[in-house]
Amino acid sequence: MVATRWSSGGQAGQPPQQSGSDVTMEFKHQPTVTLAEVAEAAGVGESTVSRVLRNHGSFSAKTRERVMAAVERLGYVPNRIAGTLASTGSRLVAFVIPSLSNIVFPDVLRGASAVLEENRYQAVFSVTDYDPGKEEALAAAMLAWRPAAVMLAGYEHTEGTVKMLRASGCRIVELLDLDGDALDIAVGFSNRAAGRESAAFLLKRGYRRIGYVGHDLNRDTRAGKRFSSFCETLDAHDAPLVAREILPGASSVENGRLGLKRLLARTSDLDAVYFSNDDMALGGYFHCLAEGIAIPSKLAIFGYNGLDIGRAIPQPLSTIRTPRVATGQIAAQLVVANAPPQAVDLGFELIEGATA
Amino acid sequence: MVATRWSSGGQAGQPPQQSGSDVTMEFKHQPTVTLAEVAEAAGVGESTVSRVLRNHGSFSAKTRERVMAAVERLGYVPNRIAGTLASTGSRLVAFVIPSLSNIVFPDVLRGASAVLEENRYQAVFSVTDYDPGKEEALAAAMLAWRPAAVMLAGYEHTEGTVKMLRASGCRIVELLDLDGDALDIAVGFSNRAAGRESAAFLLKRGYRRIGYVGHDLNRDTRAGKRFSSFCETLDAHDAPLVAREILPGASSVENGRLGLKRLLARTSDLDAVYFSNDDMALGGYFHCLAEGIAIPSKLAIFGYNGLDIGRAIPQPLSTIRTPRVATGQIAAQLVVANAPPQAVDLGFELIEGATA
DNA sequence: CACCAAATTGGTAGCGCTGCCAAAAAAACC
DNA sequence: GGTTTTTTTGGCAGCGCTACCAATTTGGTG
Repeated sequence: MVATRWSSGGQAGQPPQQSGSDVTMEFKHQPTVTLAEVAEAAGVGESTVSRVLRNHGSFSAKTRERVMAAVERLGYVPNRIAGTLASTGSRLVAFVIPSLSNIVFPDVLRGASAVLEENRYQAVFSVTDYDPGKEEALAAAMLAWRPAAVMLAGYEHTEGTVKMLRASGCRIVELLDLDGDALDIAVGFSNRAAGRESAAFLLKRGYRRIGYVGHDLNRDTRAGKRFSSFCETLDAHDAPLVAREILPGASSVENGRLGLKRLLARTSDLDAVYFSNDDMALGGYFHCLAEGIAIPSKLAIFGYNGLDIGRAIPQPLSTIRTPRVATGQIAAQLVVANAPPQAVDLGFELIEGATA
Repeated sequence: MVATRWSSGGQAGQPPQQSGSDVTMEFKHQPTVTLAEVAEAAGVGESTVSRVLRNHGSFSAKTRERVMAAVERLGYVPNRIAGTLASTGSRLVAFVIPSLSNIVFPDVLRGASAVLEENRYQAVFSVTDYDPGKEEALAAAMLAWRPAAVMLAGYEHTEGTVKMLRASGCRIVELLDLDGDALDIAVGFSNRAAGRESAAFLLKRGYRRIGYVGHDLNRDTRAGKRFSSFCETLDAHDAPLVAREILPGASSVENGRLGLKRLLARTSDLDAVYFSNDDMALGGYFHCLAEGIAIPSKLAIFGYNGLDIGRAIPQPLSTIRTPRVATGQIAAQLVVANAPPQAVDLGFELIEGATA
């Protein structure tokens, strides 16, 4: 462990010089400028200031300038807490997502936040760790902020969550899954179709002895859907899954590597392996690389997600590219536009890389 | 492009059956249960309900049950907008981060959100795209929510941002950088030290003809700090940087690969390359793999961040592991505890992998 | 049983803003 | 100039909750 040295003025680990009297643990909030004070400073009524700042209703150019000058002079920052309480409908959008480690969700957030920011909406989030109970608790906490919409992953929610969301009257957006009935709005693609197409592709390429390496499917139900459709398709073509290796915990490159190693130790004559996602598949790829297993002649590898890194490895990964950012964008657009209930299928793209 | 088929009841692309009268674009908000209604239903005063729900102040066990029963029966969800307005100090924490593509920031959010959720705080975020002007605008928008704290990346902010934050009276947390003076709280490590240690390590290993492949440094100032310290250290040891390749845009595996390719095309006799981060370094690694360039004998590679994937490739990546999740955790803990101003150095760890 | 302390409870004034309405000012018209 | 129309403006009642204070009840005690 190489410790860093803190290189600015003071001694390492010491607080930097601060403005004097902050010795106590308690931090005093300085009095804030209110709209009423701006109104008085500008010599106009409160509602006039409100109208000018929201650019809503009518006011003269002269008034506008007086108000803006006062705002500037006093350093007024509107209080959206108060504003939201007074008006109907907030501009908060709540995200209740399973994880931030799985790049899928940051990607969705990225797409959504760009659209939301443009429309002066504010994104709020919390992380469930794929735990439906936690999802319920966090969704309840979110509803307390009276958001314009709640965005969740997929269709699997507790009864309590569904009941609560329905009763809330706010928009409900279910993301990244279309295999089921949407509560209100759904944006994504069919995981079952993805599993099916993956299997069909491998079969078409002539692979018959196919294995699977995946992470905890009980938690990640979308991966579970892909897997079951994958197996069904194999069964329908008389090439049932030969072996599987399921690792507990989250997906990761390391788990993919470990999973493939274990799978091959048990079952030597596989000709292709389907992974629960690209992280896992990359782990498998690296295992083959390290062990000198020729890809795809000796063993084919197929992933899911279409991460950028999959295209940069020596042999581009065969996988399915999912529209993660677009899912976030479309979801946000529908919320902003207050669109009617609907399910939007964004599809996916099968990438015929060099690993299968 | 393989289109998915939406497999549930209706036709693909059609909205699923909904509860009847949602034909209009406008969505009606149903009347919400208020605390006053709960109070009446429970036959107690409003303040009693408030005390019970917040578990604050005193009330009898019997009262508590009556209130909880009413809450249950009516499906009451407290309104935190109103609660926050009425009380002093909110439980919102605002994150103004440069990006969600760079895994660094999701990692920080992950660490922070776990701690915040435990303490019933709520995380809000927006994304600046490494644009200081946008940071200022978004910080202003954040302050309108009167958060308990604003968390930002690093020390480089516009004058306007600093002035505004200072005036806001809320806690300011600067993350992932310690090379400069903190406004209030800072949590992270020294990027300059990281650059220095990286150079020292390569020199110690005997590399003398060293190059650099990086992404847009004007935007990612922390990468810029690492690079300049790296160069200074090389200079101090009479082994100045031989060549550099800076790619516009964000860091990515593909850019790393492309960057190394270009660098080697221009300068053939390098013996080591320092990358702006692990994504870029992995790209470089893959380039060598594809081109048959022996690592590290022919060319050494050194990264930054210590991503998990770097440990799963055939030759573990030599890099510096940064405490990203811990940075988020500590930052959140300090905010929750309302700690005094301070700079917390979490250090970093140099990983002697197999690529340098 | 009177009396005092402690525990419990309810009333109510805001928190800072928006939405509504009526008043005032400006513009348009005869 | 008088009148109608239009634009601009200010006043004020909430939004749903918490904080404070006073009122009430409870539990001892002498």
